[in-house]
Amino acid sequence: MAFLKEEILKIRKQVMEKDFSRMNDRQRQAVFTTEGPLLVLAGAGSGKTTVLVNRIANLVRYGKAYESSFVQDTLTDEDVECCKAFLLGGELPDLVRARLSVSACPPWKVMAITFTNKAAGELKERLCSMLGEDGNDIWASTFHSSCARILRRDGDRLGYTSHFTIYDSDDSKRLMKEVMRELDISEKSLSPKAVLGEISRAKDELTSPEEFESGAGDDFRLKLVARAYRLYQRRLEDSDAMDFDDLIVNTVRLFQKCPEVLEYYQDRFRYIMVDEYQDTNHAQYEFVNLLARKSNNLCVVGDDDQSIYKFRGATIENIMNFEQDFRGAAVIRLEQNYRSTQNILDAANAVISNNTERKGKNLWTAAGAGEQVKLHTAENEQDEADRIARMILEGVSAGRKFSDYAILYRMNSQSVMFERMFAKQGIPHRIIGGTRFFDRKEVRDMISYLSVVNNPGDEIRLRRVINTPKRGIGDRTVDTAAQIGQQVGESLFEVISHASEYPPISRAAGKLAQFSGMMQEFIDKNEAGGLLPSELYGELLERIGYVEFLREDEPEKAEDRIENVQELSSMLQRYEQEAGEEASLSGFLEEVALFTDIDNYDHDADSVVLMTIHSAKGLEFPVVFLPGWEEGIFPGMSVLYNPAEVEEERRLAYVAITRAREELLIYNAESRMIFGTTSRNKLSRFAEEIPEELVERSRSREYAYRTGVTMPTFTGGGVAQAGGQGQDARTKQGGFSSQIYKPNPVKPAPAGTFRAGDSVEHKTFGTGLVLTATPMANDTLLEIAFEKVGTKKLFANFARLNKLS
DNA sequence: TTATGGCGATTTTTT
DNA sequence: ATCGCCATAA
Repeated sequence: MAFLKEEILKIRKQVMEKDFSRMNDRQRQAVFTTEGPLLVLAGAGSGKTTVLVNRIANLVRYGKAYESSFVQDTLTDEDVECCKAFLLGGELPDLVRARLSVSACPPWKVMAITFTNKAAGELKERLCSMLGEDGNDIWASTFHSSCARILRRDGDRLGYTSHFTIYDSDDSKRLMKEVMRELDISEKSLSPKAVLGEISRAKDELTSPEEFESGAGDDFRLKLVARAYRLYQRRLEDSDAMDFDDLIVNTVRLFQKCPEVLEYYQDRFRYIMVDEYQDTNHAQYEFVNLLARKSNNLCVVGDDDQSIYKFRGATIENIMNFEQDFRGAAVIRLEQNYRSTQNILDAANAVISNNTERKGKNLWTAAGAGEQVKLHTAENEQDEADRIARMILEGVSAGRKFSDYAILYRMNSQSVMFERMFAKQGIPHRIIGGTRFFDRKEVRDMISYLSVVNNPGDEIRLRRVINTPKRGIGDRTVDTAAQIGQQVGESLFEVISHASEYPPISRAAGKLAQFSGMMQEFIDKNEAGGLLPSELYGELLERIGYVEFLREDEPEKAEDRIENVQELSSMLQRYEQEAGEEASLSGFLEEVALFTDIDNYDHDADSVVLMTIHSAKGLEFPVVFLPGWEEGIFPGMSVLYNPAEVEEERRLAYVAITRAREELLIYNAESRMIFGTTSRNKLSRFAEEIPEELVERSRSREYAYRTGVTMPTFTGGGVAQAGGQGQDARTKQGGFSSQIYKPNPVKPAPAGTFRAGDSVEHKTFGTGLVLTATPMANDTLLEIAFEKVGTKKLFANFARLNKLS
């Protein structure tokens, strides 16, 4: 052999480096560190996905060749010459490249876990364009769909069938309500939502109902939750259903209970990668931990500064403790940012540096300083939206595209103002999130019908559709039937199918039989096969007269809803095309259960995008508008009560800022209507944390002392919230009439209205005494002590009051 | 059983 | 302001 081993090793390294030459040193280091645990701390915009994709590509092409001193015997001198030519700019035949590899990993032995379908899809797409057909063999999917897949295959060991139903939060809520009613837990003392929240946290921690119960001790409330948890879980099992959390929990349980199943998957996945590791909860940690325990080849990618899902159970400890949890873990920091200008990064760095709980990182960029961050103070939320709309129109006429702009807000409710404004001004826009497609009533209804056809044992969804459209089957009947089912040990569907046999519900037997008979027909049709899911859907839709129902129910909303119901049909058809022969109703329902709106977001349409900061994580835009940077909105109210949450909110601010590539425009409003009341909020502390020299401030309304014009007094003058004192120091010096900031302007009520002390008469409440009269917007809020019904708050214009005195 | 008016809640939510 | 849910009435 003409080449020395050392020489070949060196050439191989060079070839590999050239293959991945588009990355920086740190990124490449992450790509070539294939064995053992690896933590990649990837700052915002540092090319995290690129690293993930290339790391997988490396595994599939070369395996651990970079670090290995092993040389393939099959490597000929000619191959080495080829490599040399390649290094000089030639082509490298795939065969030769393959011979350079050392235990290259078959693609199906690589698992990449993400949080969103979208991220998974992107990953897959990029893998396919890089690896061709091999890309399809890689398990790139979300935690939930990976687990669902495992459970469909092996869940029978836990007592589930392979076509178990996945409950979404609405189903869970309905079930919980039922459970609480059954246990006689008043919804007032304990809201189903709160209970579900606690159960979800418990599941995140892998706490079983039994463990929860023993952990509750003497705490009355916790004991109630424990009972609810236990029954809730039993109902789920009875219905052959799992909620989102169960998908993870049950997979972990499966692994713990059946070592042979675990071992199968451990062998199956030689390399495991987890994206957004900062957002994992304990159950997910355990899932990954179990899977990776044998191979020890676990690579996690994340950014502690972008952990914004603590409220959902994500535990930042997972990423903070990775080095302790996985001994000998390599840690690589990616701090070079390829997205934003230095000014934007400086702003982000400055804000996040106020957090104490972090690993510490400083983003930098080779790009220039760019423009200053703009901070504009608008008059109110309308003005805010108006300003932003104008900025966009200006930008577009100067050559930008609508799709260059994104508006990122803290709460979905902030979108309405923009929606109105943009519609008025003809700005194309899309709102992501809010009520999602699958959360719409009509879509849920139809999905529920399909679910019942697929799994008649699903009580919650059966209940949902049994009287929609109205069939004269009331709650009373259904409850009784369900109870009978409990006692006899049969499903609700079984009971109503033989309703005439049970005296308590025999009166409704006719209606019940008609309904169950119809459903049974569809169940049989589905099982017989030979009918495409979309055809079945069409027949079902026709048979239950759903479209007519929508028309009659709420005619104003009917058209939209009918469209949605039809969209579901197109989704079915699209699914059938993709799945081909494999297409089945249960397959579709599976896909749909784990699908969300953000998955629909496509970059190509030329329109402005509106979404919450949370949904924007992972995305980037040339120009980003951040409205509502006010104390009480961002950071939100809860921070005032719970200061510990500030750090999470600040990470959110960090995420928001780092979405911007070129321009960042932050807005606050002097006054704003929230939940029906006007408040004046201070500028957000996060805005104050950005160094002055990076910011260019402006305001919609100049000060009186500067313009010499008398300040307009607010017409309504209602001030709901304290803390509105002065936007900054200058305000007070400016000689504002103090009236503006006074909580309750002393102002005589206009003629024909009421004032404190008046006696009044109300149509239904009877006579009463006006306690307070607060002018608001175009009306006056009256607090009236009625003789019979107590004290009420009423608006003067709407209350139809007669003055008595 | 269905219709309707009032009451209360109301961050964020990848699944 | 708005929407969904619940309780009460028809």
